[in-house]
Amino acid sequence: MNVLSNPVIRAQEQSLALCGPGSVQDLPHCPPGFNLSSRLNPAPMIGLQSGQRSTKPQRELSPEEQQELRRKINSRERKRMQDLNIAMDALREVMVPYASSPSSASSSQSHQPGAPPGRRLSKISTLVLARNYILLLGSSLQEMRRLLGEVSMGMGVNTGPVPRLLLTGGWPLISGPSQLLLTQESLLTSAASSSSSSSTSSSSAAKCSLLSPGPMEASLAPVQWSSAGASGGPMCPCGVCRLPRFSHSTPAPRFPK
DNA sequence: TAGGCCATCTGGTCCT
DNA sequence: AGGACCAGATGGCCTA
Repeated sequence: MNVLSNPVIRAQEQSLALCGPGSVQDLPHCPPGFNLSSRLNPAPMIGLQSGQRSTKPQRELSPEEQQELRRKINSRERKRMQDLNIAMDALREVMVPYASSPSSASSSQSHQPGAPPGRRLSKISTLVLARNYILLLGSSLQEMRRLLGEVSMGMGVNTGPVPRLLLTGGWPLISGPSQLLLTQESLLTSAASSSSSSSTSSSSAAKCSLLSPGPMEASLAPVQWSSAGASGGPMCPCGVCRLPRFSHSTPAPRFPK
């Protein structure tokens, strides 16, 4: 792995260089108000909010010890965030078809060596995409079960119509996240046909249903993907998920409980 | 140049 | 007490 080309490591190196030993006070990430003893003697700092505990007796630390403690804490936090990013990258790999937008391949932080060209998925996009994919898988599983039921019933009775599955051909399964790039009307309509009920109340146009709190309430249905999205089409109007080409369509086939 | 995305620092809170 | 987690702040890089 090319360390220099990795923006994460590069930024880290910069930061480490900046906030190295003895240089804590006068650096971008170490603001002027920075006070390592604030843990002991809380000073009016930006981050302070109500509810803080200031009465807790703590051991006095020398400036060197405070600095060392601060570096240690920072290092832990850095490591934690790096682990989080590793997990995020692993998720991106699964969602990689979305990362291959042809536009703007020049960005140094767009992709890693060996990765497909195009803009890297943002964190929020990766998460929203993954969620959508999971919901689609669930829907496909549901539909498959339903069709299996049809098949077995047809074979058992032997008088019914030919199972629709055999006529239409193929399972409505998702072979991979790349299918999220396609117009998923087929998937969605099949899902809709299996679901009976009550669509949830309409969601505000300004609010992305993908980001709504209900786990199954706003399932895959309100979101339709278009292949045009991968080529840099308009973004989701919700302004939050920032995924290309969301359209919030109507009746949501609900994810069966 | 504005806005988006990101990494990092930091203090607070919760948990073991 | 120490570590994990979280959220706010800040500044850098990149793109439209």
